[in-house]
Amino acid sequence: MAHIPSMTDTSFNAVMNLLRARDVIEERIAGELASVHGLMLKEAMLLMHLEGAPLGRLTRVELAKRLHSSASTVTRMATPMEKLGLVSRQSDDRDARLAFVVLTKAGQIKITEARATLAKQADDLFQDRWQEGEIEALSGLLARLVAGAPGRLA
Amino acid sequence: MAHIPSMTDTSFNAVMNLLRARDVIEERIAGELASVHGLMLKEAMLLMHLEGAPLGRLTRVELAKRLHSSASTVTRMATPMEKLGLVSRQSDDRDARLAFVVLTKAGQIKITEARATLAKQADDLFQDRWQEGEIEALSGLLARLVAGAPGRLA
DNA sequence: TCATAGTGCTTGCAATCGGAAGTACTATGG
DNA sequence: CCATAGTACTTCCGATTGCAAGCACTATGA
Repeated sequence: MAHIPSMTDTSFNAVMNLLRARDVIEERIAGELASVHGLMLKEAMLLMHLEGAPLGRLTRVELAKRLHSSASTVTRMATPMEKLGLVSRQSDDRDARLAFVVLTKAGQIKITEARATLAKQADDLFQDRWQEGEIEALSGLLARLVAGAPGRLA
Repeated sequence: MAHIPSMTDTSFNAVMNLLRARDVIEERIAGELASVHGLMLKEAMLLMHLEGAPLGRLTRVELAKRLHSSASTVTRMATPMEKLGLVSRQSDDRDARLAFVVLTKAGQIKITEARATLAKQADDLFQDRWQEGEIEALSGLLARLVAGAPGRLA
């Protein structure tokens, strides 16, 4: 029933483990982020991208690229976040097509709090029998794997 | 605008890199899998789980656990795959509640082909400046991170 | 035995997503 | 100047998802 092993198994297994790891970690993180801060994971990601951007703002298409989602999704994400006061809308004088999503003070506070929760969750993940160097190695290998692709934070 | 660094940054960055890596890799893989084999990534995962299961079959709830999705999703995934002949439905004599999803011969062929494509894609991902040992290290660290969680393949 | 609790599956419902189409605006090149 | 092409955003539509509810069946224990 099992397939025949081959040279490509190492890469294949690495990819499978990566897919699974994301599922497991996202399950673990998303619940607490929602209950504690009322944020979906990707909403937190949106805020973090704004946080690191010049003037704390990005266009919707740029956010879509970084979040690996469509422009329509970003539009629909931003609307309720505006109503909550986490972001605001700002148009550009030079180009009337642009509608920046801008991080507000309330959004800054919210993402700072949410990041603390995320950092704590991340620490918990590596709490048992992980050494600092191992975590750095994992992080570095992952970063290298997706080097050049859009969406990097920090 | 950037947050204050702390001891937890290593874990945090590793988690962020993991989330991003999954996005990038899934984008890259899903398209080819769909165009070449007409399969969504999670459909391929479903078939692979069946492939490794005793008698080539699993109940819907067990599949849901392994795929990190809900039972209703598995039900709705299985229906069109039955019509394509990739899986069939089989009830249990001992327990009339159980409705196994069974891998058919056509499903076996399909997943064998799809796995070859996946393996090739995985190889491409690591093609440039990756050594076998580094890929194994990444795979091992990821496996260790999610040890004990459901959904492991092979 | 038989009421109660638990499990497996399906369906209804609301929420979410991506792509296509539409609108508005900007850039390009004669 | 102006036609054409390209970009940014929004909205509509179909598809997908999880949760809650419902149904059918099994296990428990008095």
